[in-house]
Parts: sequence; C-alpha cells; structure tokens
Amino acid sequence: MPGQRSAATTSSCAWAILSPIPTRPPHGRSLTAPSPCAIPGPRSNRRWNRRSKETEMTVRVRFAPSPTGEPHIGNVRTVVFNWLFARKMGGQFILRIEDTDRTRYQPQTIPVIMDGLRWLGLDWDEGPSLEELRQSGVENAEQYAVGGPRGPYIQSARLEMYRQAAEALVDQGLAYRCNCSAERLDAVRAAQRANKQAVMYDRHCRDLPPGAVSPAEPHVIRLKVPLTGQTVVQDIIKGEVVFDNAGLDDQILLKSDGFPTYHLAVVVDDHNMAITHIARGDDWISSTPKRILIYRALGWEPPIYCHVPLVNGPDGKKLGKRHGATSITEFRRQGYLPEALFNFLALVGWAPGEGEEREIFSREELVERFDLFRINRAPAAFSYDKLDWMNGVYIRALSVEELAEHLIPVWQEAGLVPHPCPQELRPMLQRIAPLVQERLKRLPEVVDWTAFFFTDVEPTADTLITGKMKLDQEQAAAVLQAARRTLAQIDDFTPEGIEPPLRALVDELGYKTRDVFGIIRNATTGQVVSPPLFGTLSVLGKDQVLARVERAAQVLQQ
RNA sequence: GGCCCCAUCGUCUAGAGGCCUAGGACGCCGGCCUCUCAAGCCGGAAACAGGGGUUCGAAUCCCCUUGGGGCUACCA
Repeated sequence: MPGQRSAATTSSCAWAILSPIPTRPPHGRSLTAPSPCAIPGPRSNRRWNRRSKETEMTVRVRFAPSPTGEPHIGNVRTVVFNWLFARKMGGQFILRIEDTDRTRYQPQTIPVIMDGLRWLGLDWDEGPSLEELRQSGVENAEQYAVGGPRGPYIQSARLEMYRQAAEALVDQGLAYRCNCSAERLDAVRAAQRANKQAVMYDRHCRDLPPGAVSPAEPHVIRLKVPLTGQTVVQDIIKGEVVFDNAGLDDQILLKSDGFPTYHLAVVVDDHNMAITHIARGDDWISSTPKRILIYRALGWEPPIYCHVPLVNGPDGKKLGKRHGATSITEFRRQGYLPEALFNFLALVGWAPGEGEEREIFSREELVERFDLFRINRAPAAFSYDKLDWMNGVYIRALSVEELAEHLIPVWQEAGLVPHPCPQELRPMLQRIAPLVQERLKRLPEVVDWTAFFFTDVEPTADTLITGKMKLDQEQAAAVLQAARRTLAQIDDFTPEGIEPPLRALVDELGYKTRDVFGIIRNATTGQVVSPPLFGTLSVLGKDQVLARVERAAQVLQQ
C-alpha cells in the first residue's frame, strides 16, 4: 500500500500528503521506450501501462557537480547513465554547478569538468551561460557557455531563491532559526557518542518562542522534521525504502554565511529546473528522506529517484588513487579512447541483457538499449584489466590515419616528434601506426614500441646476442655481414620485397629462422621485442638498416 | 553505536520458479599460428555466501545468520 505509506508522515505541521510515485516494477520492464501502440506482452507490467501518460512527459535529468575537484570515475559512470537515459527518452540532460561550499570552492575545476564531459561525448542541453561562467571567473567562457531557459545554472547566482524558500518555511512554522554555536554542537555530539546515543542535533532552538533568535544575528535555518511517522523513498532500483522520521536530523537549510546547504539548494533547483528523474549514487539515499520532507514543506512533488550502487576499486574497496586513474583527465592522459571509456563505463553496473552477449557497443547502440530499470542493485568493482582490453579493441578498430593522429601528440610528448609535426614526417608516422596497432592497449605504450625509429641504437654484444640464440659472437657477426649483403641488393625495400631474400638467406646459412631474424631485430631496433621485422625494416629505410646492421657487426667483431 | 543498502566464477555480468548439466566477457592456464611481442583461433579451470522455510519444483519468493558497503557536518 504505497499510498498509505507515503501518507504516513505525521506531525503538527501542514505536511502535504504526497501522491505515490512509481516504484520499480517487480521485474522492471522499462518505462523507457513507451511504444505508442504497446501491446502488453508477457513481460510488460501493468503498473507501467497504467502510467503510460507519465512516460510521455519530457524526461529531464541533470548532473550537478561541485567544483571542489574533479569528479570521481564512479560518479562519471553515473553521469553516463543519466546521459544515456536522457538521450534514450528524447529528453534533456542538464549541467548545473553546485558551488555552495565556499570553503572547498575551486573555480578552475569548472572548465576541467566541462572539458572532461565533452571529451567523453556527454553533451548537455542546458547549463551555465556565458555571463554566469564569466562571473565565476572561468577563462574562455564562450567555449563552455550553453545557457537555457531555467537558469541560472550556477547555484551561487541563485542565492535569493534559496533564502526566500527558507524564510517562507520559517514563516509557516516548518523551519526555525538556530544560533547554537559550533562548540555547543560539538559538545552535544560528544556526549551522545559517549552515551552511545544516535548522534544528531538536540533541537535546542526548535521550540524557542518566535523571535528568540533575531534575523539580524548570525544563525542558521533548520528544517522542523516531524518527530513521528515515516518517510518513504520510492526508488526505481531499490523499491520502497522506509525511514523513521525520528531518526532524521533537523537538517540545516541555510548556513550562517547565507548560502544554502546541498539539501535545500538541490530541492529548489531540481524543482525550478523541472527535473523529472534523479539518478545518483547510492550514498545519497539515507539523506533522501530529508529532501522529500523539504519538497513536502514547500508543497512540491519530488522527482523520481534512482539510487545507483557505487563503483569500487578492483579489490572491492573504495576506489582511490592507489588503484590507478580516478578522473576523466587521468584516463585521457593515460591514453584511453573516449569511445572505449564510454562503452566500458556504460557496462559497469548495467548490461543490456535479453541474451545479448556482445560487449562492444557504439554510442548509438547503447542509447538504443539503455534502461534505467536494468541497473544492477549490487556495487560493481572497476576492472582496469577489462578497460585495457576494451581500449585495445577500439584502437584496433581505428583507421591508420586516425591512429596516427592519436599517436602524434604522444610521440611529441615523449620528445620523439617535433611540435608542430612536420608534414614530411607524416607519411612515415602513418607507416609506423599499423605496425603497432594490434599491440597497443593504451596510446602511450607506443613510445616504448617505436622510439628506435626516431633515435639511434647503441648495440653491445649483450644486447645483440640474447635469449636462447645459439650463435657465438663470431657466428653472429658473420650472419649480420651476410644479412647486410643480402639487404643491400634489395631494390624493392617493402615488406614483400624484403621477406623472400631474407628467408632464402636463412636457408643458405643453415641457422634457425628465429636466430637470424632475432639478431637482425636486435641490431636494427635495439630491442628484443619489436613490431614485425619486415615492416619495421621497410619503414626504417634501406640506408638506416644497412648502417645499423654494419655497426652491429663491427661491435661483434671487436 | 543507530539507520539504510547489497550478495551468481577472481572481476563485469546473463538469469524474472521448471528453458540451468548456471550462459557470455575480462583476467588466468594450455594448444594452434608464428621472426619476437601482440592479434586471431581452439580448449580448460573457475560462481548461485550459509541455514531455515514456501512450492510438485528455488540462483530466482520469504525469514534468519554471516559478510561487504553507505550515511550519521553550517561537505557535496
């Protein structure tokens, strides 16, 4: 009886009775894709069919980062879910900046966050305008400005709305002013902890006579939470989650610096911006009843909640620095392709199901298949191994030109290619790209694979005769001299032109193929592992190859 | 401490009471291919946390236990 439960909130105050909002259907078959002529199949759900009217409303979801640092990749995963949902439903994805924490405020992270979202392909339909961004001190604000009809989209520009909402609640007796000092609050909490009591505000100022705390003196405004009854969160993936109001704190709405707390600001903004669904991290669910109470006090209807489980590190513990990259910027710098990261993130905590056994999906395919109701209930662990594999798949799918364009900045970063890249160098770079394409999992790995193309090699006897080679120094030198003569006679210095004479040489010398090719590899690349030999020699060029082979032979003859 | 959430191979997951001898993917192991390393192909090991119910029948529904996680700020 969801209706009854929702109405269970009681108090002396005028708490609006809230009509029930949708729960997750027993086996959620989508509120997504409301086919206009939907015939209830065996898997469809009565509840949703009945609510089909509601599914036709325009979905509006948001990502509301706090500019106190870069979002954690687990949050980014949740943003991906929001974005996919908005695109799937033909709705809007809104970006809002929640800068109400003035002590941790770092304005420079605003453009960093926006760059990250854009890089991942998460475009927003409404967001901070040019003027708002300029006021926040964002450089090149015109690059990031989007604007929209329900702004401002930066909370510090909306302070008056929060203040009015809070004051209105005070006037109605649903909230109250509190001037308890930080010291008193600390003492209360310490005592509660010592007595093993629930730690929460003791409501000292709650029943003071009106006017006892002057609006002129420093104070906060707290919500007068009902002392009895229950508040129910209807959640798309958790179902009905019931909280006793007695366990809820008299939440601060307005801080003494005049800024709202998250709880007030998010309610006011989500309501004014007509947000319909809130998909966010699991860690918010315990405080959701506080916000539902704020919605009720203000006489508003809460949106539909969807609390998605958190993303842990590979070891199942909280994901942190020690596990590897945790922000979009870091993943980008480590050479992950945005398409790969996007694909991977979409599959952390969600899967298309329905017997679908693929793992690689284009952005469009993900939009088509995505379904909020199918998000897993259990927290997921972030697997860098699987991401690496998937990135390799995407790298292999690139055209040679695309791969080269991705690689050039990496070579430049390593100091192997000048900045800007000379036009005459590009053909060679495009010939290198296919040699490493199926070997790369992350872009920067190309440096170790290909540095020898750009720098001289310094052969020594130890680096030339390696591993299980059954050649002594004299034999190795002879092989190199023979190879030099063979290579010198090749006019068609392509992989196809190089291979037959070299294989013939192997037969002629009577050594093992791996030994002959191995010593040539060591001599020309300075590495025991390298890209395929013939392609490598071809790109290196005849002159360079002959010089390196000659040099190596001389080293061995000394 | 209190409140809340969660539980299928090591990891991501499929599974919606009989299609399950529990499927796929990453990783791991073995083989093939082979100039090294990859890629590719073939094969293998690997899971329903435990205990009670309900039912003709439970990975699936209910309860308990255990184990993880979250929240408990004038942070978001």
